[in-house]
Amino acid sequence: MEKKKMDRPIVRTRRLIRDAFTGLMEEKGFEAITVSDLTEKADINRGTFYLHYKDKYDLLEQSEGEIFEELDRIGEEAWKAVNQNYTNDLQVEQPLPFVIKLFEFLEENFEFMKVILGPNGNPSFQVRLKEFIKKKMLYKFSNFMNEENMVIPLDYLVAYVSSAHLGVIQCWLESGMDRSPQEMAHMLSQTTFWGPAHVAGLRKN
Amino acid sequence: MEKKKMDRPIVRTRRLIRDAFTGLMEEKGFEAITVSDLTEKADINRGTFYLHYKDKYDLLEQSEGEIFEELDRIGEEAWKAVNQNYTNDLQVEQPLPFVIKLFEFLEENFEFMKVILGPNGNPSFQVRLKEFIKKKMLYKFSNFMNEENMVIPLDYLVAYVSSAHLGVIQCWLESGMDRSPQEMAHMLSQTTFWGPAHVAGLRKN
DNA sequence: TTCTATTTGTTGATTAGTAAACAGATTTCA
DNA sequence: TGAAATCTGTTTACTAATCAACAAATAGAA
Repeated sequence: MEKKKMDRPIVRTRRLIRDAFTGLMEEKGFEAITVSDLTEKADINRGTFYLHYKDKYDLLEQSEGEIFEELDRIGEEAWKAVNQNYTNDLQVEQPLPFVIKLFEFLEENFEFMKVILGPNGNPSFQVRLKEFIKKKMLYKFSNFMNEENMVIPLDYLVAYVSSAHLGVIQCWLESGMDRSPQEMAHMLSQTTFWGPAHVAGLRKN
Repeated sequence: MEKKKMDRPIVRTRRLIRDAFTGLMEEKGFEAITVSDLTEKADINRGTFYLHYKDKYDLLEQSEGEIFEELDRIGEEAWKAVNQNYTNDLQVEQPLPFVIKLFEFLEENFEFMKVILGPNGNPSFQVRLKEFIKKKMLYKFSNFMNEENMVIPLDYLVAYVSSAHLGVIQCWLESGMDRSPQEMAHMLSQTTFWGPAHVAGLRKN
């Protein structure tokens, strides 16, 4: 059963609140924000805020929750795309469709992601995002690798690669997205496949 | 008696409509716009449009009307500022406070002014704006000039200077406001005082 | 010219947001 | 420590926007 589409004022009001939230978080950090700040910046009645959120912590929770809901959906779509192509012979050095879609999603939510992952953001969000990336990669790597052949344990490898991805994401957001999502995904897959030393020109084989 | 402040939803809805109007005018020109276009782009209910405007011609009329209301107010403020300073000895080559405020106003309403004065805009608005500038200048010049000393009739002079101002305004808007309102006002007053030939370096005295 | 598609202008019941007020809690300042 | 300022959470009656539908008008296509 399809979820009833939200009426326009609800969508509009929440967007106003979220945009104000993002701006204030960048400006003064989450802790210093008040509900009065939010509704003043969003230019809505203070009582209206409480029609949508319990308090500012609820706003943070729901905002981050929606990000991960969308990321889950992106992960599923990317997986379906791979399955529907019936081409399991793509090389491991090709960008994962998921990673391309991830960067596209980041581009669409640039302001919020830049702030939440920035110095005035929420450290636990960063942790959560890294866990999410790890989970996706663990699943993907498990289908390709034989643990007997590995020089280091799989979970350490995935920790390495997912942290690297997160660092690159943050660098990209801070730069104001100076490269396209496709370029970013390609860059990451190249570095992951050949290794940082190789792509830095320090090692040849 | 102070006019009652409009409730937020009214202000918000009208801004949505005006912004959509500006965007569509630039994209396809006034004639090609439909009310359905407007409310789709503004993301409001079509019936809501009719709560605010009779039809799209009413929207145009009210939009332009507000511009001139604001311009009138700016003209009065500028005049008061001059009077309150008790300094009637400012030189005629100094930028008029009104012209500075005019450019600041244009900057605040950049999108709309660029469109309405552009190729897809409304020619009659341009005429109206020029008349407005002429009226302000006629008033100002009348206070400074002795018609006996003039080489050409005052109304022709004012037509020359006001048309020049409008042309410069349009150039500025098309360039995306590459200079500050203060710079623009100064440039205009210099050119007006010394004459185009002088400021072009073609004539010295 | 006729038919189809789109737009218009309006309507009514409902939803969502609103202004303003209130009491209590928290923060800031002297 | 106490006073003042600010913020919070809630409330109520009202306003504004909403969805969806309808009939008529207009525009576009065949």
